[in-house]
Amino acid sequence: MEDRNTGAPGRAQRFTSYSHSKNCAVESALEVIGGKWKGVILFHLLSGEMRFSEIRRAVGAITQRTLTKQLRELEADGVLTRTVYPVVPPKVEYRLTEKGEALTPILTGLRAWGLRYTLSETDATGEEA
Amino acid sequence: MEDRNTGAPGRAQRFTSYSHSKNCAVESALEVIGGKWKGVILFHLLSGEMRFSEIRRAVGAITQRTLTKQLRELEADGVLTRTVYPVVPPKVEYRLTEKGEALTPILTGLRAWGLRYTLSETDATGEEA
DNA sequence: CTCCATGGTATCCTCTTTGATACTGAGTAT
DNA sequence: ATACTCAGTATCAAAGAGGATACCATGGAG
Repeated sequence: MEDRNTGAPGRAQRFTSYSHSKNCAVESALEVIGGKWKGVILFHLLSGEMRFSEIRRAVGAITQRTLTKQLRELEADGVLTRTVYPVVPPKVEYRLTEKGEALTPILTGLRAWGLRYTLSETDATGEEA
Repeated sequence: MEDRNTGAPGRAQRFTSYSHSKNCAVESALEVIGGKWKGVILFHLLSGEMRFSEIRRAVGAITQRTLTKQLRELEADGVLTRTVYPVVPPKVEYRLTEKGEALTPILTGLRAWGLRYTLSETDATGEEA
């Protein structure tokens, strides 16, 4: 649109200093499980160990590259382990660590909340028109 | 480096059928709270309503544009309400809806998990199994 | 009069994430 | 010999999230 050039470029920009609160625990937790497929992957792994192709089938429309990446990140975050069996064809199993299993109430809570509030928009509290 | 050489790649096929819809609840819930700042914003709002600049100061280094965007998305998802008071200077208050308050256990669980497992790296993955 | 605070918009831009597609390698089935 | 399997890699491209910066309207303070 129009580029307003009213002059007066000497406007002093204010610089506000922000205090960094310690509630970043929520943020750092979300960084671990916040990937597009990570929640679903972890949820499936709650039932027990799975191999790569099982996870792939379970999750649905995810590419190999993306699944590999998400799994490696989850591994790097210490929520699951990756075990390679040197056989042919390759076999790689993924299973939750204790850190990952500690997410159980969160994942089931997330699922319950999602079922109740985002998948069935029927009841809730009528907050949606 | 786990180099397990059991030599027996037996297929432990414990999953026979996957139901796509029920797992997506986790995903759709994560879509609501999965933004970079959304978890922190919601967590702060658990304590009660806040105005724009309060949230901004609380979450730290977030730009106005980003905060506005995240808040509008949260509003669109029905987890918070936005109330504009026609005064000068402007006053806008944000507060959780019932849907948003239903996230309380998830957010506190996320925070507890984050505190225990991601902020204090006390060798949570050192399982010996 | 000018400056300031609040709660935004409007552009532009970068960085990350995700996807599509093709390819690999060793043993096994045909 | 060839195809097939699994669990990846390697590139390339598209999309989008988030950030930097500038601008706006209003009324009160000085």
